[in-house]
Amino acid sequence: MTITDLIQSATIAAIQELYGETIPAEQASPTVTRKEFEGDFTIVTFPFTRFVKKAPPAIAQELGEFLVKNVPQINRFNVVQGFLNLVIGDVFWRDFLLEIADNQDFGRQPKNGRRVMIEYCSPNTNKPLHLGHVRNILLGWSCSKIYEAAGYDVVKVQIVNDRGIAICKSMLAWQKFGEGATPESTGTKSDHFVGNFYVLFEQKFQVEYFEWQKSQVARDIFENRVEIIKNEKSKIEVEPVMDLNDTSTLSSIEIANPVFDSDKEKWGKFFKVYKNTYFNEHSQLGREAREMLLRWEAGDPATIELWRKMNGWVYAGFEETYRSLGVSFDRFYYESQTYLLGKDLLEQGLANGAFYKKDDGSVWVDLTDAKLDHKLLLRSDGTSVYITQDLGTAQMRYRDFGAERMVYVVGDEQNYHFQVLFETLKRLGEPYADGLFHLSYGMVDLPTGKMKSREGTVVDADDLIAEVISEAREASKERGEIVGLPKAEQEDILRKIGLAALKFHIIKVHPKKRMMFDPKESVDLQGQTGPHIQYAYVRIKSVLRKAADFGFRISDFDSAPSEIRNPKSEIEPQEKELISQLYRFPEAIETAAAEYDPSTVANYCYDLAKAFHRFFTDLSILKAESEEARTFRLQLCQAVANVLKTGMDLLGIEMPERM
RNA sequence: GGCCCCGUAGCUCAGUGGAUAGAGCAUUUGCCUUCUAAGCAAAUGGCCCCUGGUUCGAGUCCAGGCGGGGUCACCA
Repeated sequence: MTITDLIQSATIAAIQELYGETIPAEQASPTVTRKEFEGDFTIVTFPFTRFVKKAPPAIAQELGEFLVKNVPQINRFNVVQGFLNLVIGDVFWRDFLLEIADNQDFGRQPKNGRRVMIEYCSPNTNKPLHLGHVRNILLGWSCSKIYEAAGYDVVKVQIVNDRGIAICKSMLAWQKFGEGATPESTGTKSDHFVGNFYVLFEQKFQVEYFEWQKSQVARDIFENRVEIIKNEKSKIEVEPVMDLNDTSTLSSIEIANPVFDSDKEKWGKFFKVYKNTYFNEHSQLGREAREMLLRWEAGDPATIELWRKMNGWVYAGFEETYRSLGVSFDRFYYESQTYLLGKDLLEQGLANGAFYKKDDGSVWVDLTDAKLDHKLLLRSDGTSVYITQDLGTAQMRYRDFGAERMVYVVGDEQNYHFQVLFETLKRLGEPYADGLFHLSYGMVDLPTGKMKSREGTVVDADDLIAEVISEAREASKERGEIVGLPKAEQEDILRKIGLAALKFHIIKVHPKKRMMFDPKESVDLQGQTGPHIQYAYVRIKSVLRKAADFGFRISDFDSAPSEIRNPKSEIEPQEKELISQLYRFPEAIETAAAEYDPSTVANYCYDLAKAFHRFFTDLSILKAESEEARTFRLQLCQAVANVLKTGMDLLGIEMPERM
């Protein structure tokens, strides 16, 4: 039983005995006392006035006396207004420290036999990973680690979007313009190689599109539809207009001539919006790409072979990026194998009345009573839509792993989709339906605005990783702390520091919030950053190495002399702050798991590191005033190091021994 | 327009309904003869978007506005 539980139950008992009232546990739960007051934990007595006809301070006084008498760990108390501040005896804190100092696993719960599946990353296979994926990956990985620490058996999966029109664009571009080039022959990282052909396709398509805009057909369409577009209260009215006079944005592409000068603006707007329709209805390249998709669906051997080859390149590239980020997966699901799933579930839904069929044969679910809408589950031609395969995939995964919880780490633009998906699975009566959770996270913005792959403003994941490491290298040069180490070790340290900066910068923000990613700030090594926390750890390691050199005892505290258990001196405020911070670690993990929120752990680690730096600056460890104090502080160091290492590990951040 | 999310210092972000709302960055100023100064301390900086409501108590909960974003396909 923890001290907070102890205080809580004692408070409930006290209120019962003193006033004959049973209060809810919540009202008896102690909070951490604010720094400006003396005490470790605080009970708020205002709510008790409801049944006690006394002023809050008087109640606090009586409750305090009762608790001191009945809970030996509580030494004394003070009352400020209605706040009862309890002071826990140093012996308790020293015992607590003894308990955890040597425990590498402090904070981790024993296995609870429950299983959770976490899906994250889930990229398309037509281009390399970018900053958005990085946020996703860090959240997914960190949640996995947090759930493991909370005692769960975790299965990490992703669904690879390996089919569809996008990859066909890359395939087609390679086939038409690639001239047999390979990642090896061009010396390009293989996922980037494929991505380059995707970009090439878009460029060629753009050229084709502008050429076409000169045609009479285009002119007719423009004149017939431009008014309609204008009258619709559509997004295009507010979108920035393509500047037809600015040739630089179109590179070498010749600009199609609008009919009249005054129509330039309308012309630009219209054909920006019309692009998709053009691709589907008029484009030669579009037709070829769609034909390729049809051949793929028909299982044409040559197409399949090309598809395998290009996806193979992409996977090799992804794997490299995952390795740099230090993440992994237990199982990959591929859309090419799941996109036809889910139809049997529709039968089930139709049979139990959860779904209905329209006259044209399409299948729907009515979710209006769940404040959602009618949702199509199967097209009238009998083919699947996106959600159909998600239904099937969920079922497949449950059969594969039997996880009682399934977490989907996916951007918040898909909030509605997941509401519909989960609600639909509930109506099907699937046994896992109540354990589904969409870990929805906000988009990542750049100082220059939103990331748009079409406008080439995305931040590439590999570039970013290289950048933060090189920044760490520059900073390290100036410090000169690690120059004496072997080259490989130096590189390992720089990698850890750079990645810590990047990862912490992203993971410290609450997932739900849209975040601003300033590349300059992401490589900061000072302040509220990953390296700041690593530095606390490194300082500890350095002290512990020196302590070992001197032969100071650190860890065999069980046989500690009695003066340590019955110390002459009191715990210093800086020490107390650290211990009480350590005490909160399991709670931080618990909260993070319950809320699916790694930022809780990130902020905890920062607070702990901050408290350590203050302690380190204010108090001498190796030259402490007594052996007792020295040993106590070494214990404290050991415990802080363990917790920092564990905590950062939960964020996917490694700790260097020196920096 | 319907629904969902966000709004806290100049900027980036914390803040289980509790006491005088906190960090970092930026600006200014101190602290390396001492265990790694990627550190510490201090100063400056706030109608917690607005208006009501619930409560002994609201940045936090509720309602209504305002601002920003997302989403409302027989797309994925």
